[in-house]
Amino acid sequence: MKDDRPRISDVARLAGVSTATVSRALSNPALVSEDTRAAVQSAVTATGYRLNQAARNLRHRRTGGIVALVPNLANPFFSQILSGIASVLGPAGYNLLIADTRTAGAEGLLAYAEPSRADGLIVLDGSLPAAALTGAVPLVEACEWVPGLVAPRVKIDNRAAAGLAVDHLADLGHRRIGHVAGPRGNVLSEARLSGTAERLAARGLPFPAGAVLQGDFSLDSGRLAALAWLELAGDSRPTAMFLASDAMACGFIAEVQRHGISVPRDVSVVGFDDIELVAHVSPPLTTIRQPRAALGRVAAERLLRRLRGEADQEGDTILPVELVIRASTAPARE
Amino acid sequence: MKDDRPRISDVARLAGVSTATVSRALSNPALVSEDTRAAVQSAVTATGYRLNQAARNLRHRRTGGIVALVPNLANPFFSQILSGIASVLGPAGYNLLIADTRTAGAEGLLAYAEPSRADGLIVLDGSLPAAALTGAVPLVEACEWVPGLVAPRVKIDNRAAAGLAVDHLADLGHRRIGHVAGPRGNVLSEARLSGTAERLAARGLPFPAGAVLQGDFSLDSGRLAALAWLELAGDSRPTAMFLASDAMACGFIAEVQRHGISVPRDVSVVGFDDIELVAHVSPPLTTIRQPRAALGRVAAERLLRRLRGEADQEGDTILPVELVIRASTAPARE
DNA sequence: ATCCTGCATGAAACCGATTACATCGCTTTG
DNA sequence: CAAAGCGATGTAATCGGTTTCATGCAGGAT
Repeated sequence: MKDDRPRISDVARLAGVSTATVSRALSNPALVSEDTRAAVQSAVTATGYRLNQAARNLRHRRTGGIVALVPNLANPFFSQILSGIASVLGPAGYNLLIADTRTAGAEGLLAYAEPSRADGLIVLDGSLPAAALTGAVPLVEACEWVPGLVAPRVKIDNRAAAGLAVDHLADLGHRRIGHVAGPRGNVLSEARLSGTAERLAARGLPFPAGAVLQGDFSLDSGRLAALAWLELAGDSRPTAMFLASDAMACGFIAEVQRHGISVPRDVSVVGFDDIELVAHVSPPLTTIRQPRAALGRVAAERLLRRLRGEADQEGDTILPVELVIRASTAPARE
Repeated sequence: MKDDRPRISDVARLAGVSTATVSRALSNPALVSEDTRAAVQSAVTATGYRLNQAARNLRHRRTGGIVALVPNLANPFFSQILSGIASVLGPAGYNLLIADTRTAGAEGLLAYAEPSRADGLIVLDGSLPAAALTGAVPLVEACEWVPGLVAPRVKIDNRAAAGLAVDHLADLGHRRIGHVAGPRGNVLSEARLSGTAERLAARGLPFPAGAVLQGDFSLDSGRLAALAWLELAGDSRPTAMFLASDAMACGFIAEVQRHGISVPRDVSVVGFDDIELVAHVSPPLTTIRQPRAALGRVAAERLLRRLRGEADQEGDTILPVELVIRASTAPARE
């Protein structure tokens, strides 16, 4: 059944020309005469010819594909980034392959980082081994990054973003501000945590060890953080919390509400990411907006530039974030 | 820089054997002797050889890739389905390509439905033209389906699922039950709408035209539906609403709350999908749980079975849904 | 001793396009 | 009028593996 797929030689025979001419007529029409082009065209439709990508790839030594490595496809945070990537890659003639680094094994990853599999790589997972990614194929990193890997990065200033959140809460008069961090070792967690500590220090506010709760970006870890927060004695319990992800913030709010705590009356909450849904929960969440689609677009554009061999400074691209003030934060009570 | 990539002949020379033997040693070790295998192995590591997929694909006449066509990557609903697909495909030696049918043009789609680009297709978008997908490459449909396309389908019973929602609300004593439908023409919207109408009729409950509001599955359309609902006169306003997606339910609840309406005291709300977040909003949403990861897994498994040429009955696989009762629904007030 | 069998291996065809190079006919230029 | 230039096209090498077929050799059966 596959054997009957017409080859370029079938088209050539029908059109009465050589395969070379067919190839030219299809991929570089300017090279052949008007008549030939028409003859080839009608032969193509007559045979139902479709070219074999594998053969072309072999000859061209390129695949036309870009692989995105995401830590967890099930996490909606990445959807919009991928969407941004796809919106740039598609029109440029590349197609996007997506691999979940969780489901793909370590050797599997290496297989992706190969020129014969993909022309380029967009890495969205900072926990990958730098060695597996080095050298083989052009890559850029987006959002997260692998320490020690030299590659263009497209990201936000997580430190400064955390500062925005802290400033907002401090400006509202809060003096005991807590933080729920992301997974230990994650580059984003670290940056947001240290940004928080820095800004609190800069404003002369305390940041005792107990004010940092450990999370992992997930909804449920936010819920658990809420339980830990509830345990704290009244006069050491923060009146405002900055959480390193919106998912955790949602989990946190839902859990404290279940215990009769009111947000923002009893505690103000700031999230991180501005995923679409948090504008529509109650109370609508104050959060740091990450330009997710733009992160994807810019990462894809930088990769394309490298692939085309254009000059592209090695440095990081920092995209701006924005504090979105909604109803989950309020002035501190006396 | 690409030129220095070692070829199989380099390995062969170093190992003192022919390329045929190297190929066999790598892809079918049982065929060569112990000694040869070892010699090839060390030659491979010495040269840093990695085989060229394009060349192998050309010869094998397969690509090792499966394409998933999703209507909108930015919609988190699909993330977990894709995750389920990837979890099956990865171990089976296939890699998953994901294409957003929104960003890929119509011709782009046709390019994906080709044997030289992908060995199989998983279609998650019911709005594609059946013609573009017919015949070229094995495919299965998941969640949504293209009317008129013959292919194995993996889905839920949307009609019956809507019935579950209606039953729940009716059992709580609600007599005026409204529905917010998904986008017009969408197969899921239609099934859920008619399932709602059927079950209401079966229970002798009214379902006037005004009780159906038009949405498009998005958060914002849920918000707009809330505004329409608020406009309704008190005695024609439904006391319970069943919305065809969780996103719309969230938008609906947030908007009515903004207008001082309490959920579930003033209106009960049931959603559809059970996306992770809705368990953690307030009030936690009563909804129909779709087994998203399982949908993806089963679809991938059926596709693999077809690719292996194993017998696979053409029919639909119907996966069970579940009514998850949370706090957004309550008995009707007198 | 002869023949057969089977294993390990090499030579070469093959997958299906692209493209460097050669060719041919015709026009332009000195 | 010969040389050079140019456009359109064909020939054949090439991309880098896989696989068929042939071969050589060792061991077992007759």
